[in-house]
Amino acid sequence: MAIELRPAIALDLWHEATLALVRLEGHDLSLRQMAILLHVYLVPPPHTVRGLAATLCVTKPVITRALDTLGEMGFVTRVRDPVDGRNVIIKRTVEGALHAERIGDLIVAVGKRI
Amino acid sequence: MAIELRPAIALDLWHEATLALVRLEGHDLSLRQMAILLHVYLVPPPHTVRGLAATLCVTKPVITRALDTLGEMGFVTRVRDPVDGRNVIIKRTVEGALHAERIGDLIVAVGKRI
DNA sequence: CTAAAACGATACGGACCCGAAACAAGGGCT
DNA sequence: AGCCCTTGTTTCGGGTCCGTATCGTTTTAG
Repeated sequence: MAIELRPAIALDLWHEATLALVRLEGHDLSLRQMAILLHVYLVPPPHTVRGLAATLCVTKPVITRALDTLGEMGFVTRVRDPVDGRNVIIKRTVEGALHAERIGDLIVAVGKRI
Repeated sequence: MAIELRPAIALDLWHEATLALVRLEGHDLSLRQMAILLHVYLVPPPHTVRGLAATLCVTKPVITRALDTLGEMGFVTRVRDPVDGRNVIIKRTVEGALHAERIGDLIVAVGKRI
């Protein structure tokens, strides 16, 4: 299932996709926030603050604040873990799924245009 | 030359690439800065502040500040246009070319691993 | 039952970036 | 020369995000 990309094509793809995202959303999502969003929606749950911090190699407050922002946008929800009250489970939302899908479509469109 | 990407694969690719970039550089390059860097290195010169502002749909000060940052990192240089002293030509550097190439390699590596 | 550890959220000081407006410098035209 | 337009930079007030350290809650170990 590996994708064969020659370096020049890969860079072009990334270039156009980045450009499209910057134009589309201004500054709505930073690189980190996008990484968190996609990780939550593409990797099987459950997702915790600690786990996200580990996979992104950042500190926990970064994740907390990013989740605050993503929560305000309606892209994720936080629920306390019923079996271990210390954990917080990050839940997906319809809005967030739509946004992730939108990003995927954008990349597909860019790929077609190259 | 079009790349055929199914949405799920495209999202996975973008997800892994974003994750790798976040892990690699922490917060060195924002989405806008990366868009500027790639644009300068992938589109034939000359590049001006005004032109970049138009292609990114942002204001000129944004470009000026981003070029300040990219300049401090050694990724671009600014030279006044000899024929029209109002323009500033953005020049490439060896360091910047290496960094762009590094990003390309990273995406290729991610594509192979999926 | 008490002490230590784990997890997430918050306080704080500092750094960065934003957009609008004002500013300097260059060029074109009469 | 004088005026006006273009180009890029800087200033200003405001907002966001960072990392470290600390706090509150919950769980686990002794």
